[in-house]
Amino acid sequence: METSARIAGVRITHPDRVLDPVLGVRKRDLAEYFAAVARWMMPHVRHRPLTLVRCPEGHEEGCFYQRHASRGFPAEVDRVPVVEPDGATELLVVRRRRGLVALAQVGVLEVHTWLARIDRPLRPDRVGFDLDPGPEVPWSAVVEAALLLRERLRAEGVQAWVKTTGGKGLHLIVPIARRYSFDAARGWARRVAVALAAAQPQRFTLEPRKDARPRRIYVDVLRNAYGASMVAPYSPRARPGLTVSVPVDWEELATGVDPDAWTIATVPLRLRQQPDPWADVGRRGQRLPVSESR
DNA sequence: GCGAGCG
DNA sequence: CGCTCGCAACGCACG
DNA sequence: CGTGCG
Ligand SMILES: [Mn+2]
Ligand SMILES: [Mn+2]
Repeated sequence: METSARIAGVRITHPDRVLDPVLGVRKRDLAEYFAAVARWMMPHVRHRPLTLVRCPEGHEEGCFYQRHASRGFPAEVDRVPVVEPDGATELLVVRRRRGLVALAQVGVLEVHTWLARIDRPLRPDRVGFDLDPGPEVPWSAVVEAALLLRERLRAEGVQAWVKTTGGKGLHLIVPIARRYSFDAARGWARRVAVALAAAQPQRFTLEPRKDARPRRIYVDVLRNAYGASMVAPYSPRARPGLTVSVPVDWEELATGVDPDAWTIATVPLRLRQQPDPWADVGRRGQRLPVSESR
């Protein structure tokens, strides 16, 4: 058993360390996964500040969040100076494939991206809707909820894209022009969520606590804030089997998908066999129907 | 996973 | 020299 | 302000 390996040009120590006992995923498998999906994942990651979930001894042994470089952090991951609302800092950005692969070396199981790009971190270029079902909500109802939200967004005049979360919910994103503050974008998203909950109170709620809404879906718009993030397209999740957040076509979603079947073992083949449903995301930044534009 | 620093 | 230990995020809503 | 939440 070697103590070190080179994968896609990146040094991986202890390549046979097991990060997920369920699938038997080793560090080398994770590194090879990132190398395999880089072509599709990088466009959604490249220009964005990152929030990472690291589990160096596997997700069963505990994980922690990381937003800034620590001593010894891989040089393949870029540090970018940013002027924040209060003071200056340095954020992490993966600009190249090797950076993505290097994340495996430090035990990153989840890659979360901000909803703004690094060059203008105060101006979101996406609005995110996070559908969080209560424990009693069947998958079919989560799909129906996403389709209802999509209709509502259409009525607002915007187009949305959808992906699985790697968990039990769905994420919708709306690419927008970078002319709104996070407060304005979140305010609009909250109004959409409130209208949805008013129209279908048996399905939707703005109550986050699961025990207070076992049969309803929490429409979480709080990801739309400075420094907040959502799990990136094609990121694994730190859970048994290392499921993956997978972009899907609306048609495919309505026809029926099994999100648990998408893991780091199965997603690379899917990507090689069919077009990426998010390939055309954000070609144009959409305008939001808000009075307060900036 | 890394590295400062203690025994 | 080997090992242990400290460390690795943050913004919003609510009361 | 602290606490819960994601
Ligand atoms: Mn969620
Ligand atoms: Mn959520």
